[in-house]
Amino acid sequence: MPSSTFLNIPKDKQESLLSAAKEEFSNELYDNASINRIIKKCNIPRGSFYMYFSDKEDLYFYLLSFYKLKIQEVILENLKNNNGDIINMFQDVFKSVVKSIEKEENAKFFKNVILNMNYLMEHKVLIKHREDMSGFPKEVLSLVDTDKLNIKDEKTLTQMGNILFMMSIHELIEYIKCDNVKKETILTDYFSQLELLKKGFYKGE
Amino acid sequence: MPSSTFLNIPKDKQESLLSAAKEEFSNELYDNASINRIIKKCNIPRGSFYMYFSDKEDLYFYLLSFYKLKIQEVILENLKNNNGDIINMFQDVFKSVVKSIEKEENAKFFKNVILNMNYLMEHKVLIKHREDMSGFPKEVLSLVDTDKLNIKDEKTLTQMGNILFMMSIHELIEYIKCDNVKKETILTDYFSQLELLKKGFYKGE
DNA sequence: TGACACTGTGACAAGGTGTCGTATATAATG
DNA sequence: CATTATATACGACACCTTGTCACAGTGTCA
Repeated sequence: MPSSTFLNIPKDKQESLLSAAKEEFSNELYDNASINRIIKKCNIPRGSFYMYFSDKEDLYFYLLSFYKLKIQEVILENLKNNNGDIINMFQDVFKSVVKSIEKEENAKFFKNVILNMNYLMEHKVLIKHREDMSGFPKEVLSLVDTDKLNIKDEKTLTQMGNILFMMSIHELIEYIKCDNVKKETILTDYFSQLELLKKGFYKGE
Repeated sequence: MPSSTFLNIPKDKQESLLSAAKEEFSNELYDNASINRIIKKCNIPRGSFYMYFSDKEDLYFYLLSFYKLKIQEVILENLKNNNGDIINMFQDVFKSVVKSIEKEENAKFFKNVILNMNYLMEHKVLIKHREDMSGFPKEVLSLVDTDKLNIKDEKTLTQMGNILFMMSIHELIEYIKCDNVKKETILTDYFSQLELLKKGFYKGE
């Protein structure tokens, strides 16, 4: 989290820093992104930067937190539209994420975020910042219609959510990487994987 | 891949470099690992290093390729022992990987590899080096007993494999991160997730 | 006004990477 | 064997990072 110092400086200065950061993270993968270039771009002195943020990761996750909120809105909206059907929700969210990746000016930023996402980062995004905001699991999961689902205990639903999340990220990456011809294939692939999860890997007796 | 130059230098010099590299990657996460320290450790001049490997990634994946071969052996062995039951195989492989993480002198190296694994790297490990060696999918997947499985077309099996693989990595990370008290919980969690995949998320009609 | 606490600043040390010109060894050829 | 060609070894160099720190500026409050 940025220091209170950062939150107290003029909004336009904040914006300027964040926008420079976003530009940098759009042009470079996380590891190559340079604080140097960011501070030059928005004319913020080195020392000041380290007064605001503890390091690159701190800045990065602060940027992500905004999009995390956005995606949660999309998730909630789609969960309602699908009457609590979690898999149909994922299907629709996937479509809408794909759309924004294609069209928005955020495209490059999102792409890099996804490509950079490793298991540690994913954990930080999902867990670390859970308490302070969002409340992703509770708020969302409580809206899920569990009647149709194969649920033993409370944990099961979270597990389902995690599995679905992972699969979606993976398929998004495939989508981003492949050439335009194959993009349609990826979508149908993803959907058929969802079907697989619905029915289960093993045949019923 | 290392250059032929590297493969032609004396074996002990190769070993020395690889062992220094492994030590470095054991002590540091990929991004912090330093070529500088590696070449100092084994007294190889800067210029020579870049004659052998194109960069850090090149070296890293070369190191990984050995372990990739090992894990494939474990997978094959366990697949046979389980008469082609893919989920039971994953369960057993998970146990044996956990054992080696706990006990071997490779422990730190493996931990870092797993924690660093992002989707791009995973892709490179799984796909990029597929043609030259291993043949992970064909050789392994052909041994899977598909009679019990909910399989439509050829692709389905690969999809199942990928989903299982992802889940396993995720659970491994949880295992690595948690304190010793909870380690048992992680194992049972993993197993119940596998059950979930078997039966499916949705109740049968 | 003086004391204190917070903020701004950029030079600096410490460390990283990849390259390139030169030295050296090894192979090939007349 | 001598000479030329080619591949390898080497390490100084240029250029890039990052995080810190001593110093300067600003503001508040007694």
